[in-house]
Amino acid sequence: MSDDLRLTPTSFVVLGLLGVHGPSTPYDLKALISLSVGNFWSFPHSQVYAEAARLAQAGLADEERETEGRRRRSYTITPAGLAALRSWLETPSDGDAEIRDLGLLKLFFGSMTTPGVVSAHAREVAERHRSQLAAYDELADSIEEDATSFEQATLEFGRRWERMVSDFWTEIADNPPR
Amino acid sequence: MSDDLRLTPTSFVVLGLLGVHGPSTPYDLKALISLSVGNFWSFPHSQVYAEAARLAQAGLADEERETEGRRRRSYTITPAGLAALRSWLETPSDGDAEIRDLGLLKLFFGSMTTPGVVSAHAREVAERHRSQLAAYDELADSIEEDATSFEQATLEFGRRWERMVSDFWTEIADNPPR
DNA sequence: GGGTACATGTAATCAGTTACATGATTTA
DNA sequence: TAAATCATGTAACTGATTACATGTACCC
Repeated sequence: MSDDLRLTPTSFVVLGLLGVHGPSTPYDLKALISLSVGNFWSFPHSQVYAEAARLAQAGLADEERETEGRRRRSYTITPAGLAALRSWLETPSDGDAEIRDLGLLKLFFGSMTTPGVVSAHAREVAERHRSQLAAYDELADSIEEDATSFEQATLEFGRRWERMVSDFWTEIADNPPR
Repeated sequence: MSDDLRLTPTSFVVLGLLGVHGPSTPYDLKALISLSVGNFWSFPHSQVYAEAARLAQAGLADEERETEGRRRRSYTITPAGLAALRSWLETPSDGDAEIRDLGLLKLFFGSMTTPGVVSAHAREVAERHRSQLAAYDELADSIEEDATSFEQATLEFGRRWERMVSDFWTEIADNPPR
């Protein structure tokens, strides 16, 4: 169980899901993530396997492996894991939020290309965000019952974000800086 | 010059700044970044040194070093670097934008802690965002002249973001999910 | 019964972070 | 002149990404 290793945000995504959803295989987690947290904090599925193994090694989760067939691993959060999760949740977040958006980065350097390029990209991006908004709207209808209201709150955040962003890019497309 | 290595977003931040700002030392870049792009795409200063070196090795920047005193390195974008930058700018961004916000992550897992904790954190976060908004407002006044209008556009984005987010967290604080 | 999509991982590499270290300036 | 603080890096480590690989179920 060799305790003490650094827990990253990724660790807490996995740990948190084990907490709210109960025992899961990495594959389950991957599916859960892609419908929820993955929308604002994602990572490749290989990382889920690695993280779960790390948590097990730290004693924050128990690993159980099927003895036949696919020999899937399944992870269960331990009391120590629950404690770590709670303590993380109770600690105010220090760092600032960051927006990792390549479109914004390109806009920032827009003076190095032509307004036409900027405008065309802006229109594409606006469109993508509009359709993501539509997807969230549907998702909101479809989960209603089984999601916690906390999950719904982050979804509501996502919708506001998409609205704000698609408006912004529409304006940029219509009226690119020069 | 040994070409071909993968260019990451970080690479383009450095390359882009060398493009718009002209020859710079890593330290210059670090200062520029912290006032501008760093607000939505940041990384430790050590990475600036590493990236600049990588760009030089790829032939996208020229490195020159003082022969005495601090022996500072200064980097200049090369024609190849300009071409790489332009071509990146002209390529529509594929990946989605991601919001890396620990507060949001904690909110998502709010069901694992108490509403009191959630509410208190929400209030802190809202406050932080309000003060960041104020900082952007000041920044907007102070740069006016010397920033490109593209930089101003991303700053405007930042202001809208801060407004949206601080409103959101205020609502959460007043009325936490349960 | 052959393809294709889903399921489940491992291995190699590297970008990015953390930590350390030291040289110049300013300031009290 | 001592102490901060600003300036300028290097070294070590590891989390995260990329790429590869194979097993199982379904369907046409």
